[in-house]
Amino acid sequence: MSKAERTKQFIIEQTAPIFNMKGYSGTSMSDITEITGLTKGSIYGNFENKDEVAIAAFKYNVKKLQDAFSREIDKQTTFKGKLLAYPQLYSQYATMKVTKGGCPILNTATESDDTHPVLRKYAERTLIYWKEKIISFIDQGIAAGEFKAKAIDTERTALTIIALIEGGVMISKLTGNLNDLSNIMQSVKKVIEELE
Amino acid sequence: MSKAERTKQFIIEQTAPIFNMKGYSGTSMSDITEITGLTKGSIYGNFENKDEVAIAAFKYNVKKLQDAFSREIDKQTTFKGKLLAYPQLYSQYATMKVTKGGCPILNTATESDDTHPVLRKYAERTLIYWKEKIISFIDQGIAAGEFKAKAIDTERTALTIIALIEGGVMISKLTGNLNDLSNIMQSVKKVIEELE
DNA sequence: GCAAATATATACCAATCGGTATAATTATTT
DNA sequence: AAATAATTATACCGATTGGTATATATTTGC
Repeated sequence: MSKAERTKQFIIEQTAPIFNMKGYSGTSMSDITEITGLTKGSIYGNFENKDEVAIAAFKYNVKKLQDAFSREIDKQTTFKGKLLAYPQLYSQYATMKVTKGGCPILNTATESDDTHPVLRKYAERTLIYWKEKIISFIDQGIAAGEFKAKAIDTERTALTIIALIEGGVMISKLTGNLNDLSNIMQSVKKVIEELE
Repeated sequence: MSKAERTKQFIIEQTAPIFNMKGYSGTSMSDITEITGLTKGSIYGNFENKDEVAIAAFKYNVKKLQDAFSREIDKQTTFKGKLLAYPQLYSQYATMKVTKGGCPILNTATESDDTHPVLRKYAERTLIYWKEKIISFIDQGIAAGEFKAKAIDTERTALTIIALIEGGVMISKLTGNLNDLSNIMQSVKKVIEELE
């Protein structure tokens, strides 16, 4: 890894939490130079503009979260277990700390949907990828005989799980009450158990 | 209503959709003068600062949404009917248009939770008020014999309904697919029906 | 309808915004 | 180790940020 590549990575790692907390328009170039200890010359030598830093930061935050979930999902042998990894991990406070500032999809979606089409598209792609993954787990669970085949609307179930998680993150971040999140994760658990 | 009061109201009405779409830090004073056709002197003659305009705009957006729901809720004679008003109204596109830019609680919460304690507090109060209202409907429904008393965690049910709605709004605004929202509202309906 | 009070417009402020040209420095290659 | 290439710092750019002092209109109470 060249010096430039290491610096680029360093900038991404340092700014990712800032973008996730303050948002795209709330994060300034001076925030970026301040947190990294670098100058504008260095930032603009490694990135085209603020947009590129924001996009890289978003991707970094998403990957960090996905990796944390993948590690837990891979441990599970059943598809029900894999699905339950989501509410299980979100019931713990640690997960909220993986990406400082809450869920990057939620944050980026609500900020960019009416203002920043490029970021919006990245958030949308990530959401759809997540949805497809959940659908795939349900389908595989049906094929494996874990879940009852009929009377399952896979798309709706996947959307319901995601909506509960995202809504739950919003609520618990707003109230500062982690109990709210684990309470809602109980409902996610129930949705998954009803697939049987 | 004095001239000043009318102007103040005019500013609020005009800027409310802007704040809801672009957010607090994304909306500039020039956005405000542009949309109202007024000058800075006029804005600052009626409001202390940008914060005050944002807070007034938030309150206006919330009230507009609450009024739309109250109208529907008041029509219903049963408590189940009152609760079902939420998924029913959100299944229609019209509701999304009442407050341009989506749910003001969601937008304000995700932007302000790490950055703007004053706006955060307003969003939190609104959320808690909403939760208490749902809990009250469930409690009254139990007292009226509509819902089965035991095995209902009212707090959890209320949080689940809100999380589904907020998550659903986020998803459908991100994908641009209204089907996603009505799909998730089906799950809200199910949660309410399970109270019986 | 005239004064006093109020509201709006104009012109300005320092600070900060994102971004760039160029100079100085540091890695890398030979 | 020298030459070259790549990276980072400095100094600056015009535009825009939120906000204010003051002058000019416009309401309002009498």
